[in-house]
Amino acid sequence: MKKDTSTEDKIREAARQVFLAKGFDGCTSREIANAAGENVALVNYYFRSKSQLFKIIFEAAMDDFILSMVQVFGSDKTLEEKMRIFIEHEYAFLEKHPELPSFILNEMNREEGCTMDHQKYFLKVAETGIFEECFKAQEEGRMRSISLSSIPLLIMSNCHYPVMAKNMLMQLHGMTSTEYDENLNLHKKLVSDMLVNFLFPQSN
Amino acid sequence: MKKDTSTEDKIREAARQVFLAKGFDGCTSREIANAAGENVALVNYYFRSKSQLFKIIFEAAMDDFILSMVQVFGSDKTLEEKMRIFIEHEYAFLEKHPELPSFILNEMNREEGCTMDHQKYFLKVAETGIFEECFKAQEEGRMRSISLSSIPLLIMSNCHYPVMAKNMLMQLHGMTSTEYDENLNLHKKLVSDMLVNFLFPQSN
DNA sequence: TCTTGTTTTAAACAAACGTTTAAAATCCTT
DNA sequence: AAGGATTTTAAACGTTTGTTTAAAACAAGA
Repeated sequence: MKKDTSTEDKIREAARQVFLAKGFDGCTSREIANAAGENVALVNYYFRSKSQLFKIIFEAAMDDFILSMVQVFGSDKTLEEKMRIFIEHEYAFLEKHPELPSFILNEMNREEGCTMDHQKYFLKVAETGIFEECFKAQEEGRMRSISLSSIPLLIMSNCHYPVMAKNMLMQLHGMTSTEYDENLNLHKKLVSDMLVNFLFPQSN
Repeated sequence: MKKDTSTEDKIREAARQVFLAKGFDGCTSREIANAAGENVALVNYYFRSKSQLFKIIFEAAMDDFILSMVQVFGSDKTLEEKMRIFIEHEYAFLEKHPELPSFILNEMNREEGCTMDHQKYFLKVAETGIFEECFKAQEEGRMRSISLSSIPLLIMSNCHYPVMAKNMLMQLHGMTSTEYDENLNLHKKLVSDMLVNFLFPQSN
C-alpha cells in the first residue's frame, strides 16, 4: 500500500518550509528531518547532501518568484490595466508567500551564491511580447520613456520591500502584525496609483 | 608603547565587516578572529561570546541605518526639498554601506530575532518636528493626505530595495556591477521625481 | 629585579554539524 | 512463503562549532 505522501515529498516540503524560514546557513539537516518527521539519514539518502536539497528548493522557489510575476503580462489588457492587475496580483501572491523575496535575495547574496538561469526567465518574459508593447507605448507617448530595467525595479521595490521589512517596521512603528497588514492593504492602493500616474502621465 | 589600534577595536571592526557580509549564522568566531588577525580566544576574552559581540555590532548598525535617515529632517528646507535631499542622501549613504539594509532586515527576521529600541528612534525622529510639519502640509493641501507610516515606506522601498536586489537583478538582466550602478544612478532621479510628484501633487 | 595585573597564546572541551555505515524493517515479485 | 531489492533506522564517522583553560608573554610600578 502506497503511503499518501512519499517520504521524499515529506522531506522536500519540510525542507522548503525550513529553508525559506531560516535560510541555508540558519538551519541543519536534522532540523529538516525532524520537520518532516523522518530520520536524518533519509535526507542524504534521497537528496545526497544538504546543498543538493537546497539547490532543488531554491530553484523551485525562484520559479515561483519569477513566474508569478510573468503570467499577468500575457493578458489582453492595456498596459495601464496590466500594471494595476500586476500589483494587485503581486500583493496577493506575497500574502501567501511572504518569505519568498527575502529568501531569494539573501541566498543570492551568499558567498557560495545561488545563481539563476536568467536565459530561461528572460525568455518567459520576452515571449509574452511585453517588451514590444512597452516600446510601442513609449514611442506613442502613452508611457513615460524610461529604461526598461527601471520599470520592474519600481514595481518590485514597492511590492517586495513592504513585505520584507515587515518585522522591522512593525517594531519601529510599534504595530502588531495585523495592524501592519491592514496598513499594507492601504499602501497597495497608493503604490498602484503612484506607479500608474508616474508611468502613464496622461491618465490623470 | 600603546598600539595604534587596540586588539578590541580590531576585533570589533573585523566583526562588523564579517557580520554585515555574511550575517550571524553565516560566519564563525574563528573567521572573525582571522579577519582581525588575532587569536580566537580573544573574541570571547573581550566580548564574552559571539552573540554578545553580534549584539554590539547590530545595535551600532541599526544606529547607522536609522540615524542616517533622520539627520535630513532637521534642516530648514521645504518638505519637497527635504524629500529630494533625503533621497539623494540615502542613495549616497547606501553607496558606502550597501550591505546595511539586507543585514538589518535579515537579522530582524531571524528566530532568535534582534530587536530595536523603537522609543529611541521614534524620539529622534519626533524631535525634528517632521511629524507636525507633515500634518500641517497635509491640512493645507500641499501634501497628499496619506498615512504617515506609508511615507517612509514609500521612500525606503525605493531607496533600499534597489540596493538589496542588486545581485539578483544583475543576473536577471545580465548586467555587470558597474552597469547596474550606472542604472541605479538614473533610477535615483526617477524615484525622486515620482515620489515628489506623488506626495506634492500641485508641484507639477 | 621582583611582583602584580593584564594580554595573548596554543590547546583542549563538549556539543553540534554534515555525512556514512551497516544492520534492521519493509516492500514487491515470484 | 521465499527471495532480493528498497527503505528506514540507530549509531557512528571525522570536522567544525562556540567556548574555556592554563600557561606563556608582556607591561609597569616598587
